[in-house]
Amino acid sequence: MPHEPNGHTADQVSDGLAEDRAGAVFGALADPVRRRLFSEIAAHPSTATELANGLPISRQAVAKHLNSLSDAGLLERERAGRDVRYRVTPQPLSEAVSWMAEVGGQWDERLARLAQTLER
Amino acid sequence: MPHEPNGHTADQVSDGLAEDRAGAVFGALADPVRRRLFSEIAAHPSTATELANGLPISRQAVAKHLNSLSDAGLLERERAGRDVRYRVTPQPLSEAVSWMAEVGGQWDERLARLAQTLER
DNA sequence: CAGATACGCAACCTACGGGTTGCACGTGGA
DNA sequence: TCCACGTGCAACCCGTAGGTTGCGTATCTG
Repeated sequence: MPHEPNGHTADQVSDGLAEDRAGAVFGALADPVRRRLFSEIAAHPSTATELANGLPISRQAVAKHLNSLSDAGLLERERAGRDVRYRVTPQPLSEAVSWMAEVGGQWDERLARLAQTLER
Repeated sequence: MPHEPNGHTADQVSDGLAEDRAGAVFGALADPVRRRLFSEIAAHPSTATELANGLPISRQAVAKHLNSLSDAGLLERERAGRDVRYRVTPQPLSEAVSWMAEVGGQWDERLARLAQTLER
């Protein structure tokens, strides 16, 4: 993954920082296990071991996924004694949605409306 | 040897429906090059070689990315003689947005409103 | 206090993603 | 007609994402 030399083609795109964040969010949500974890945590904040109990993978694997989600800013860690409980922080989702609405809004009526809804 | 959590896992992700599609979309959008390509195509339908000219990578690399996007249903191919021109088909974006609004809506006011906007 | 429990770190393995090059094929222009 | 150009396919290279096991440490509990 090289840098970003180039650049021409008058493009609007990149909101700079938001761009990086959006990438991290999409990357995090790209994995089915992570989507699953995220939605479970959204429904009920949990710890790594709890989540691992419901999945066919090890706790450490789950922990790695939680780190990805965390790095993308989608999760918040809360330590309670020896447990670490995770809960969702959906702001990054909004940013990702914004990106999609912005890019796709030129072509899709619904997305265009979304973009407006988000604007304010 | 203490190890091995789980073992029963009633896993069945069960978000059913557009779950697969959503995954493909997030996966496609996870890569910065692909986001770039997608947004350029959204602004102006183009061919692989055209797009490659604006990037530091080979045409074949671009072609692969376009296939990813295409597989995710985000692009539409239109053959014109020896050229193949791509244009965006944003419906999958809407589905992805729906997923996010649905999951994140429980926690975020803005996303909840989005979910409503999409409902109808 | 002793043992179980939950976490974090690190080493390791493997598959796959993103990139390259090379070449064959079809189409369009001079 | 002949050749240049755009595409598609395949082989190949390499880094890293996702998984494992092993182990050390902190905390809870009997």
